[in-house]
Amino acid sequence: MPEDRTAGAIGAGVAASQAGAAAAAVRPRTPRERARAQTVADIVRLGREHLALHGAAALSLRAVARDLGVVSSAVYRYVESREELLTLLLIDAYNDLGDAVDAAVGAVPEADFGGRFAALGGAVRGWALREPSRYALLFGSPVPGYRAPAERTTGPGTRVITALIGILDGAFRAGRLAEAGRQGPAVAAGLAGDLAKIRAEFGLAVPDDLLARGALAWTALFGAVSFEVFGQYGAGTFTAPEELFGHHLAVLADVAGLPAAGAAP
Amino acid sequence: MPEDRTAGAIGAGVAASQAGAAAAAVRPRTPRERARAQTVADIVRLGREHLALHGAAALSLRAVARDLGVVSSAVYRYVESREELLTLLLIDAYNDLGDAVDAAVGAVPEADFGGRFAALGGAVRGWALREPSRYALLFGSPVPGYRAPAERTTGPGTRVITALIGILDGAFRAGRLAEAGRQGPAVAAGLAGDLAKIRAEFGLAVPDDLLARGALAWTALFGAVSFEVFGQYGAGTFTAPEELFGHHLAVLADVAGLPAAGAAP
DNA sequence: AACTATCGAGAGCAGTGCTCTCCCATTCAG
DNA sequence: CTGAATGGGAGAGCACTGCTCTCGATAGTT
Repeated sequence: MPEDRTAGAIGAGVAASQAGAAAAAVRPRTPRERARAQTVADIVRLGREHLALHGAAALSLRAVARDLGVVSSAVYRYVESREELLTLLLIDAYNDLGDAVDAAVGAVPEADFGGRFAALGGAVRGWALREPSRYALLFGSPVPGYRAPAERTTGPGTRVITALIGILDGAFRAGRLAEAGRQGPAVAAGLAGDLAKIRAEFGLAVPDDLLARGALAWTALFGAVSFEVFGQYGAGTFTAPEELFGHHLAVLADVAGLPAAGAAP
Repeated sequence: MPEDRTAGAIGAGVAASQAGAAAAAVRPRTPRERARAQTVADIVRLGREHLALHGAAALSLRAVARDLGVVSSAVYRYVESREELLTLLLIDAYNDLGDAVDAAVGAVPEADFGGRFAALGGAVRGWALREPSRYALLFGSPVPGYRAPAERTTGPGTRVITALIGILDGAFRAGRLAEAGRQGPAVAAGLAGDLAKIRAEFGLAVPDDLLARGALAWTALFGAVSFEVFGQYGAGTFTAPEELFGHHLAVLADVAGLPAAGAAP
């Protein structure tokens, strides 16, 4: 099954561009495999350009083939279908976003939890504004009849929420997450069960209410970014969108129980 | 220009389906115009069905024509292009959502501001889950190269935020919006200007910080709904999504400064 | 050096949006 | 009531899409 090999090569390439080191073991050896990997990489690169320029729904395998200087049927040797190319681009974009977020968060001192949260939010917004089409692929309406294969996308797809959870849990363990006195709305039984499962899976210490608030900060962050990128704010309504976003981020940090950015321990 | 006539007829039809009464004056008189309006209505109805079934990007004029029992070129007599049909369906969906929200909000006593906010949020979520494809058309990634004509969509497109603003301003005027003591993050100059313009346009009394928090509640609400509808929560992560959403709504109401639902004046 | 797996080209199918022309029927004016 | 004008359906056609299949040539393997 050549598709499996393809997927493996791509997966390895992407993982390598990330932080993985063990992935290098699956590096292609024979010249054929090297050439093949190169061609697939070219296809993904051209696909990314088309995606950025014309949007996901307008992505055409034939157009990519033309840019590659090859007839359309030839690219089917490397990519199973248009869907598969979309999946590749999805993973690519998730990792790009994840890299941007990790870099921004990593540049802030580990103990500055508010600062790290602000950096995360700013990185997401910045990346989204820089790459609106790719952002739309990740967080917009699902592409017609296309369902991302979970087994290949969940990994890179959870990097942002993983980073956010890390910040929240770190703050909680450092005793810097919210004052003990503040009490939010009750957490219903079913939700409590879901949260307990998440806590177990990630090895967290954060209690229910704060974890739910963290989830809110997560969805609200992407809600704000989506509204701005997708133009849901009317044209000209907000001339200073970065200030609005900054205000939102500050309020969300407070909602999540995080200290203000740069706050001393 | 037959297109103008078409647009006019559609506009009137949509307005009539809303709450408008004066629109009846433009009711088609001659049999030809009646038949034409009927055909356009059929096209929109079939389009809505296709949209709901297969999603926006898969919407095909030719398929609609087949369902209508007519050859494809015939529907171009009634609809200028695929884009125009999408615009029609966009307006249709906006009004459907607006009707659902208005009905839900209207069913709660006017003085129960928290209850009205919860009703609004629940209505948005309920509609979105009932009509995921139409919700995606409104709040998902913009369709390929398609830009909604502002002059025809801003009206119905602002019904939800208008309702939300009404709740917030009503609560503020009734002296029930947040305690005086609570202070949020500073509102920067550019943002303050934008908010002042909004306040003037809608005749509001709500001060800057609370208005910005209202905007956050707005984007966060749609962020939460979008995550749920678009499947951004991993499959099986939240078995009780309505409880998560309820928690989010309660926190958001508090963030916006609204009293709890059912709270006595 | 012989073999075979791989890959590019080309034709082809079914579908799409959209245009143009032709022609019939309904409607309206005289 | 007759003749013209208008509206609208049918069909062909263009350029594009995703995808499949077959046929050689070539380059890597043995």
